[in-house]
Amino acid sequence: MAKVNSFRRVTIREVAAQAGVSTQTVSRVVNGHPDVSDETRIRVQQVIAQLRYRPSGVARSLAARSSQMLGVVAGGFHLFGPVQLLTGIEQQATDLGWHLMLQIVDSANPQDYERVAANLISQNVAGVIWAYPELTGECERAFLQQVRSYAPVVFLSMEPCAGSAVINVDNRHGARLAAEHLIARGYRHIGIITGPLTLWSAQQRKLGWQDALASAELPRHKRQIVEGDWTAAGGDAGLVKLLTQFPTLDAVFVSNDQMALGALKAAERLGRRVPDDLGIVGFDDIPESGFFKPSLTTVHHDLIELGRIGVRELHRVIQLHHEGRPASTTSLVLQPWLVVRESA
Amino acid sequence: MAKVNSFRRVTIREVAAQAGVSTQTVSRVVNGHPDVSDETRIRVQQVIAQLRYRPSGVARSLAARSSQMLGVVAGGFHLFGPVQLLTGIEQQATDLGWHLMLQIVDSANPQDYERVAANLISQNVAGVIWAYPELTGECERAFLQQVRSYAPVVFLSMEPCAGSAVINVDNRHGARLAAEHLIARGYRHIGIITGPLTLWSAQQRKLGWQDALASAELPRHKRQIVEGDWTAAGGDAGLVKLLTQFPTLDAVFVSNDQMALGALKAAERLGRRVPDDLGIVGFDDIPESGFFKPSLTTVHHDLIELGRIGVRELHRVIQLHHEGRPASTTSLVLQPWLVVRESA
DNA sequence: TAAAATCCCGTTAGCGCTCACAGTCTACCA
DNA sequence: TGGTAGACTGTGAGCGCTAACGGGATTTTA
Repeated sequence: MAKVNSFRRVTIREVAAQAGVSTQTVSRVVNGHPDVSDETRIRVQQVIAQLRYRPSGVARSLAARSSQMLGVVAGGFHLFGPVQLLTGIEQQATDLGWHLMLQIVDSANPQDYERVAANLISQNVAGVIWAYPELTGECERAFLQQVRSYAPVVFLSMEPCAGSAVINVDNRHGARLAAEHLIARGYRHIGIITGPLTLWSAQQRKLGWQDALASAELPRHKRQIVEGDWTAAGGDAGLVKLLTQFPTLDAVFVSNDQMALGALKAAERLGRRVPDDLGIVGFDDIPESGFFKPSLTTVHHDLIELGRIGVRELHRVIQLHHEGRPASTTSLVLQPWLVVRESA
Repeated sequence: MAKVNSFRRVTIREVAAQAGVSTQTVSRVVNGHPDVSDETRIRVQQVIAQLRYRPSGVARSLAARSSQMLGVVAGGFHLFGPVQLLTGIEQQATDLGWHLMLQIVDSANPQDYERVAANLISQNVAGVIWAYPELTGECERAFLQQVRSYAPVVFLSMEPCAGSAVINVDNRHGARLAAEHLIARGYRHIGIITGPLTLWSAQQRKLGWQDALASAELPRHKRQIVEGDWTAAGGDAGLVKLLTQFPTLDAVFVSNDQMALGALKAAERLGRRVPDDLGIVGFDDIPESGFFKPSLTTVHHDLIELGRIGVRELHRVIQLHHEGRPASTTSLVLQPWLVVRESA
């Protein structure tokens, strides 16, 4: 398993020898500690530049029982959301001087959690960002136990729970905005294509849709609901199914933009004009949604910012932990907003 | 900069004491070395399980002068291609037992290369996957020099060059297939919306378009060419510009699907029916392209596989290096294929 | 039966760095 | 004049692990 890397590397000792100081002094210069005279500091820095010395993060991690590594756990990148989250996470991590170790976990494979936990712990990560919404089963709990005893964890897009930092978009409110917009436009028979209902975010969007319909005292039967899979193909099939089981449908809230694209396609095939015969509102506001035909009215949320906040929060918790102070349970919620275009 | 991680961790010494053996024996068990009796091995494994011992990858890296870490350098994930590459890279890395350290570099910021190099080297990565096509300037060369002297590098989607392993999709051939399809369908005034021409892949797609037109002895003037930016908005604007400077246009090869979506939108707005008045072929075959209106004829390429191959190749080079043998220059090319739908 | 080979396991010495502590040297005050 | 702060720098130990070597016990070979 171990792979030898026989490339030579410049060590702190060589720098120290060359500069005529102790390794400790070099260490102090590298880490920006005070108690080094300007004269010495400059001399050491010159030698560092000259020798192209790069401190070994590995050795530093070991000696200081710390690391500059954050673990990111995600479930894959075929969807828009996780990609945005990763983007935000990376930006903020780089800004704060953290490195990122990426771990993808497959929910269908329970022993994946064990593997991921082992990897994160073995690399001595200083903290973990959980950017994978599903965390309901036994395995996840076992994972949590293990990882938490080693490093703080911040959750993104998950159900708030005690003892954890969780950052969320207000999916429920966003979905409510979407449904309310349909109602305001005069639609009365409003269905929904949900995401996979094992996901908390999908459940929340469904609840938001229900909230809006309940406030307007509109019916919201089971046959107005179809569960989708976040893909365009799923959205297409979803609308077909919805129209079958609820023929009077005149509008639909589709829980993400990719499915909305599929729904638009299905509507065209079935001869329903959007928005005249059928109103459609999506969720996510992916960059392409303005170019759909018709352009998609949708809910915008800033997942890049969500990722950034997550890293900042983790940073904070790590600092607290470092200082020996306990971290309080935090739960942050970002507000999404509606982007009105042509489809409703 | 250093962050203390004061969580306790079980060490190899505790395992050794508990099992009544030396640390070396535990090390042998953990690493699957021979020369341990079955009896001892089982006893040690039991203690490991009982104590939930997890070897420190950090300490191992330091002691063995090796690591299980691969660096991935990318330019961000707003586009389909890089996301697919990352997916493939992650899959294969996990399969081979490597961990991934993610680095995003901003081409607009030259000193980013320095930062990335320092990070990769500091974490003692065993190899680097360069999944960022732009590598033309001075900074990149400086980066290469530095990183290469520490670890092998494999390039994805780049111009083949001596002394490096490069894995590519045959963009030129794919683009040629696209343009030839337009010609076969009877279109004769064929334009192109390219990607940013600083990118090698964008250049190659342009060359493929030229190849096809040249073979058919069709004109290919400068005014048939518009440079885009890979986005839907860019594709929209691109088609508008193209029709202005080349009014007889009856078909266009759009260098990626996102821009093609924008072009479809622009065509609708300008009253050009696709495919009757205007043929459009894209490139990438993103999952949504089958749901565009009309569905998009496009070129499919397997970037997940490209990523996987890249990691396998890097693995191979690292092994060779480990054994002290030099790695030969390799250049692998994957063939894309045409997916015919409605837009041409 | 002695010598060689084999199996199994322990000891020693680091990997490159930081922590805690122990100085040395100058400046300043009583 | 001695003493006490600072300001600066060095020393030893050790983070958790593995490479290299060594050696005793058992088996195999001549």
